[in-house]
Amino acid sequence: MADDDFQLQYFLPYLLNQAAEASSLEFQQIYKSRYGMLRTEWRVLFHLGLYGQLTASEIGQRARMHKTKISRAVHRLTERRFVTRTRDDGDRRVEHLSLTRQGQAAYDDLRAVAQRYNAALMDTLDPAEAAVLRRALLKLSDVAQGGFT
Amino acid sequence: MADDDFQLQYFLPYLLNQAAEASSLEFQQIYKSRYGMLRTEWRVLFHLGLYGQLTASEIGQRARMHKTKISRAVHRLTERRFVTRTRDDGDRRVEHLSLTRQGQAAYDDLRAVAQRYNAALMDTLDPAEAAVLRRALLKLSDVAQGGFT
DNA sequence: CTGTAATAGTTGGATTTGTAACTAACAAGC
DNA sequence: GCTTGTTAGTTACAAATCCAACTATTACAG
Repeated sequence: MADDDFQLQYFLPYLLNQAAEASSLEFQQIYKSRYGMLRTEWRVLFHLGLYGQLTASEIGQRARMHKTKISRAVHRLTERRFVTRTRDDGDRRVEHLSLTRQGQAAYDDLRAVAQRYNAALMDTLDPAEAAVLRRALLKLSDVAQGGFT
Repeated sequence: MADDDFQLQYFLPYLLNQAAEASSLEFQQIYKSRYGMLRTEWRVLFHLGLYGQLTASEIGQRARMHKTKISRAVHRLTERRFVTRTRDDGDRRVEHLSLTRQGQAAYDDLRAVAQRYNAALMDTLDPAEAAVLRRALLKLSDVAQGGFT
């Protein structure tokens, strides 16, 4: 690519960011208006809904979120009675998090919304395209490290 | 998809966000450490570098950034002498923004970095895949409106 | 003209995030 | 036992973002 050929529309991080922003906007409005949640809180909720009992660190690893974000999200989710914490008997630093009945209900509701939302997004792509997209996104998610220079 | 089939790894907004975060991390560190810039500032700089003289509103439309973000980014870029502002003669509400020599130099430098960075990202994909990805991302960027429910 | 609406851009205050320092609990060496 | 290091999670302060209100200017209807 020649020096003056550079276009923002070909710069992957930019494209990805635009697509991520645009495609999460509506869903964001739903969990925000319906449950007053932030993105971090929604993510914690979903991880607990999907994988059951987890510790904060485990969520951090899976979601690649910093522990302070998780700590605050869990704090708010606990306040609002979506999540409960139980100390581990063996290692008393560790807390096991799980959804309350109310948290489970919120998760069930939002998961259904997410599924429909996702289906609608997928419908704008043709199936082959969607498969390639997913593969590419998973690859790119793992590029992070390993200096390119 | 059955109710209990939902996986975060198939939820497009989540996937996109993970890929966007991961793939912009290293580049972010470069413009941050080298020029003390934020993402918003980098974007304004790139828009001016690519399209020449623009107004704040024009940048806002192209980049889909809120005007307060742009206002603050321009403020900081002006402080650091990367950007100059000139009032429009006809409509004195409007300011035309352009790069100073210093701004141009920073842009040239970062554009070169971005190109190499982008090339490295692209190399993790095969060409057909990259083309499909780009198309899909552009589509998804335009989904925003038009209720899915 | 004059009053009302629209547009370009800025500012203030609350909310959220990032970074680094912190407490508490465990682990391992001696 | 005691010291040193590590890990889980929290907190404090600074930095960045969001939202709503603001100034200044232009447009336009009557």
